[in-house]
Amino acid sequence: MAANILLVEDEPAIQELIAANLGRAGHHVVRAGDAETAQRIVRDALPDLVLLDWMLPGMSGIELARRLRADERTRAIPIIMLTARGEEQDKVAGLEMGADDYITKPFSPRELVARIKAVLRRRAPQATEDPVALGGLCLDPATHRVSAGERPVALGPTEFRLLHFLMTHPERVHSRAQLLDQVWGDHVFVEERTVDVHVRRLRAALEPVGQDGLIQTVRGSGYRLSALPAVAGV
Amino acid sequence: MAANILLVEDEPAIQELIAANLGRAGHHVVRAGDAETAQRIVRDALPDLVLLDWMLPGMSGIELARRLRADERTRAIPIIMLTARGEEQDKVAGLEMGADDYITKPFSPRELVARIKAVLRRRAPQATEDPVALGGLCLDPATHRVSAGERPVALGPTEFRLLHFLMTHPERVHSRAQLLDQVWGDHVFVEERTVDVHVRRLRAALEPVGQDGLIQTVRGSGYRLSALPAVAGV
DNA sequence: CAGGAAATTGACGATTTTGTGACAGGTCAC
DNA sequence: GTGACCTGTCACAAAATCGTCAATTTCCTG
Repeated sequence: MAANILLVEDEPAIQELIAANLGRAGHHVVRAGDAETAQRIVRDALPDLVLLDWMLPGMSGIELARRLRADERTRAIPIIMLTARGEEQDKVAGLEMGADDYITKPFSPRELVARIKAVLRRRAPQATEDPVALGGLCLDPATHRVSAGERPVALGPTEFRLLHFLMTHPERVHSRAQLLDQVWGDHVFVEERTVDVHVRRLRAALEPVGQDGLIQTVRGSGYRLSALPAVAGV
Repeated sequence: MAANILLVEDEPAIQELIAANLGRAGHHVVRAGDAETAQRIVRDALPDLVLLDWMLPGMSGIELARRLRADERTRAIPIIMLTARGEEQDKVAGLEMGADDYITKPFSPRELVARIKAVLRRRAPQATEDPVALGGLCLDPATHRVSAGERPVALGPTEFRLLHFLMTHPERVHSRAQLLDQVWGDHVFVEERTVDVHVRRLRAALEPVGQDGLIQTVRGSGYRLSALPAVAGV
């Protein structure tokens, strides 16, 4: 059960210690020394879990937690807070704020790993699970079905994710690099041309249900999903 | 969010203190002074949550937790353990054993209440006792029977719970991890592939009564129970 | 209209995911 | 005890999907 974990901790020694232990447990760790940096990283990298020190210089851990809970995209990311012994109010405040668990320093590596595992396990199912309807197409992440009117559309996992992304970001041109980041994940190493191939497969699956022309090529830039017909001039 | 809580604690003073606080928070508290009594009460009263002191005369808290997890009917009841400071081994052992949380004595009433609230919250939508009928299948939790029309279907306990969950959450795709959480319990350590095996056994039991195709595989995501046919078109 | 960059397409081997059968333990009623 | 279930895990087979490539077509530029 490897996971991407963002560690927010201002003290280098502790940061190092925790990172080493998590790494040994098979997790991938990204570090941040303050809440502002952490917030940026969360937006970009969308980690699976945030390990958050409650006492930080500048923006406090509580404030960061509040912001993460306020943003729809980061709301579902579990947070485990690290507190010094005796900060009892914080524990309560943290749990009420939406932290999924907390650990009191000092703690043992085994305990930390056990907690992380437990939290990851019970991670809620829903994450942008709302159905999307657009231009005669309907895609439902919860049931993992795509349909054009009555007719169902069969897609492979990657095509499904690609279509989902395009449908949630329509009318906008996405470069191949952006699509790789968003659909494949920013850590994957594949040719940009691969995007072309999947776009083609997606088009092939959409064409027999009368949804051709939905995905448009913008020469030199990338692809765009649009309910409007492609413009000839530009 | 009132709840029935079983408090297992051998020391009368602490028992009194906790019970008073929980009562003030609107919970209904039943008390037990030892693990044997507690076990009997759990079987009879099926509380919503067990507050369990780890150090008990006679049967230990750990042993009681193990037994509760072993019994199908009590498996889902959340357990919060109470430990004295420094019993770090116990914390880990407890979390691995299936405790949902722990609190180190001494603790503040506010913290205790917050923890209980948190644990109860993430334990929200659970199985009902009502019979479920869906797509020619009928499952009755009360009698523990499954039938397809007139023909009965024989299932093992795990397959029964799996089918029960799928029938109460149809159409939706469930990842293996989610199924482990919901059907096995979020504290069980088993391989994800175990789900595959049980799905297979379930399919094997359903097929002779003409209910094949009910449980569908969604490649890369998980499984889904659906009366609708899986997408054929390809 | 030619040249060339960019995009499409079809094919194919590699990789990942899932289905299956077997098996060693464990539990429980007898 | 003991024998009939259940269970979780493997190793392997089968199936589906993926990424890449090379050939081809499309489209813009000059």
